[in-house]
Amino acid sequence: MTVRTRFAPSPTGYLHVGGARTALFCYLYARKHGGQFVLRIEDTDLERSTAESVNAILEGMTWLGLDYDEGPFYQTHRFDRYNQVIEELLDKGLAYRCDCPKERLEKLRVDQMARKQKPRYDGCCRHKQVDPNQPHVIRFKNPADGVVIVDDLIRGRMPFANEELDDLIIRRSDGTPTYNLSVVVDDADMEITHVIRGDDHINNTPRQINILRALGFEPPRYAHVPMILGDDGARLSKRHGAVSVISYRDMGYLPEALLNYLVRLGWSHGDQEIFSIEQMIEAFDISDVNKAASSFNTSKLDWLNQQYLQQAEPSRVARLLSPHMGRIDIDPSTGPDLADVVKAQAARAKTLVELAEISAFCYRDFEDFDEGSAKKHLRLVAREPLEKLRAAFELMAFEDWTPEQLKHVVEGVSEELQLNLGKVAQPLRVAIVGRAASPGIEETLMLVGKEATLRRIDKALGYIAARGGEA
RNA sequence: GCUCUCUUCGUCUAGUGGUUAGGACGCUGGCCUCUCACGCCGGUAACAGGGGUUCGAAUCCCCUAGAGAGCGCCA
Repeated sequence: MTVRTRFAPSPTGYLHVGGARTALFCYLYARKHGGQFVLRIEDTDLERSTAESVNAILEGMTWLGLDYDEGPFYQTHRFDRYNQVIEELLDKGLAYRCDCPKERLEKLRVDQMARKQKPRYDGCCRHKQVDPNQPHVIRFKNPADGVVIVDDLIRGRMPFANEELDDLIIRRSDGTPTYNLSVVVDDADMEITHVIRGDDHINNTPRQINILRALGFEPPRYAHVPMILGDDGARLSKRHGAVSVISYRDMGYLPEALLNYLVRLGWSHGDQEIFSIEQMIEAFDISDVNKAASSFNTSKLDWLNQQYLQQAEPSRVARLLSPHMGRIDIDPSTGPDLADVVKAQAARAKTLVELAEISAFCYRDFEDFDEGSAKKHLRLVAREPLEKLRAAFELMAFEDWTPEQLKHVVEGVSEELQLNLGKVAQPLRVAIVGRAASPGIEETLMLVGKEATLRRIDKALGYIAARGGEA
């Protein structure tokens, strides 16, 4: 039997990190076992499902590279099949029509709560003959006694008493099927062997197993993965900032970094932290996933992203960085090759957004010197070295503007003036970058270029002059 | 309220009766060094609490507490 997993989001919002991790686990499990991964859109809730959400989910999956072998299948396209199954259940006496008014149900619930009981439908219509032409819902006739064993791949055996379960609605009064019915039919029809989903579905599982059995299907294996919580340990929500996968793309994270972060949330393989997709597929096993919920920790994601930024092919990073440069009004074609900037800067940024920010100086003059840096390095004592550097640079031919020559010039000035390299390189750095942090001085000079270097040194000299005798 | 689930450093985790309770992020001390960053070396910090079982419990059992989920004509 070949393994078949499915990711089945409901299109009522974007793809969030919890869903993405579930999808990743489904993907990895299928790939590991040479099986198939199918995508199914659970849009039976006509009220809340939107095309925008479908697109957002698809976009998120594509960005992460979680490609599916089949689908996306839409449940709204399968209503005939669900109704066929419902009719079958009705015919076999395994389901029945119910016309209990909402008021009655509400009162029942309130009374049960008052009696400290679990609210559940009392089976009132089980033996009533409800007119099929009048408004009604259809309920599944859940077994009254016995236990359902959910043998979960992550949590082990979980027995549920049928007494705790009630006769759930499988078709609404408007004729549409409900979730518990459609999942079951789809999982059976699509021959899903392993249902990997959030643990908020644990309590649904025994009901679904009962429906499956009533229909004569063998239940799939289940694996309920724990939730992802926010940094503060509370359920992940908008107030934790980003939850949408796409927002991580926009904040400048690499998809492989997010995937790596997500796979390690609730799962591990010895002491290994960095996993390529291939390594994940090789090492992953759903039964190794943790039972407890875990908190999302942005600083670890940052670290991973930085690791990937350094490892990744500079030309690819450059391509991904380009739109972020655009967002801060920089056209990378107007300056040094963006891939060269990436090579010089990648280890200095946690995200592409940050990489763009710290690289802006390569493409345009900065507005003001960073106050602290200027105060410390653009002092009167820096005037002479800057003037000598400027003079030397000015004499350099375009083809001499190389790292070797530039290093030679800077070192030459420091030797000539009997100053530590830092006393020369730092003022120069602040002069041409605007602040005291940048790649090695010759690399920085290469990226800035001769013309801008001279212009910015002049600006720094002007700053020093304006400062006068101070310091 | 009822049912179900979960509980090792701040966070992610290793650990399945005998370990100085390991690793990673973060924080922190140092090295490297023209700055920042990277990198390297070191430090900080945990078995929720209480009872058992056992020669011996993070590991097995029970209770308590805390956290989460479900109890919809949502999925």
